Amino acid sequence: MKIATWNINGIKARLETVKTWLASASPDIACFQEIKSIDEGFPAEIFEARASTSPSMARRFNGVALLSKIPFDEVIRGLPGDDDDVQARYIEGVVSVPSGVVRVVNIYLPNGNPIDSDKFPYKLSWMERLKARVKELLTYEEPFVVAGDYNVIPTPEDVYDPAAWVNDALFRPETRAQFQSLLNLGLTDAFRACHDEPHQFTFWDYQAGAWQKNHGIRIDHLLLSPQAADKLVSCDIDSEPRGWEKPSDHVPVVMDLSV
DNA sequence: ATGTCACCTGCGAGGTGA
Repeated sequence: MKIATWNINGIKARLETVKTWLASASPDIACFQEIKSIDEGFPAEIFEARASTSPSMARRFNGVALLSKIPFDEVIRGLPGDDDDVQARYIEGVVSVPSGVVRVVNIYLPNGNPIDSDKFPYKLSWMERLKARVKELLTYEEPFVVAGDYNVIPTPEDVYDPAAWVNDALFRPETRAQFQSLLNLGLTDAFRACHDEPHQFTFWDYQAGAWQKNHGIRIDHLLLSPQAADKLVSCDIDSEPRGWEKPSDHVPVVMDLSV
């Protein structure tokens, strides 16, 4: 079963690109972030079945869509832990597979910049809430994946020039420590379980010729529960769409699970 | 590099977010 994550940076601007990619990559489940659309505005017909978020504020900003060829047994919208948080950044679905169930969590973790604004503590507290949810899910002892745009550069090997990012919310020690403590719960970084080469990127800024210079960062991740990690076959970054016309600044990451 | 892109309001260009 192929599960993909991709920050598409706007479904309206990216519709043709996304359809082209879906036709060739053909994932069973797709996690999209920054759809910048409410449910009604999302073109469901691009996938066989769908569920998409979300609460308010998704119209202009944020927004995550969870799409599946397998019908969902259950869909949960919104990250628990703060009833005042109306940003559309979290959706979770459960599907039945021959070996049992697979739960897919699709996240768009807050960017957090600038670090001297209230956006940075919001990011860190969001990560704390995510950790609490993951702890809860781990007690189910089932295969699950937390996929999405984490806005976290895990290590210096995941950025073209660490020195240029020291004061960025994506690379701050507080951010990386939170990510590490998430992994320490027992999750596996699917890409790193399959590849150990440095400088494998999922995002290149639109500015300053970042793509042409390969000035990228790795911030889109698929983290696996132990039961899912046991079923991991492969995980790869598909950097090709970054070179297409009208690209997103992120590229898809696709993993294969034997279910 | 103050470097680019997308979406909103609302009809033109500026604000916001990344």
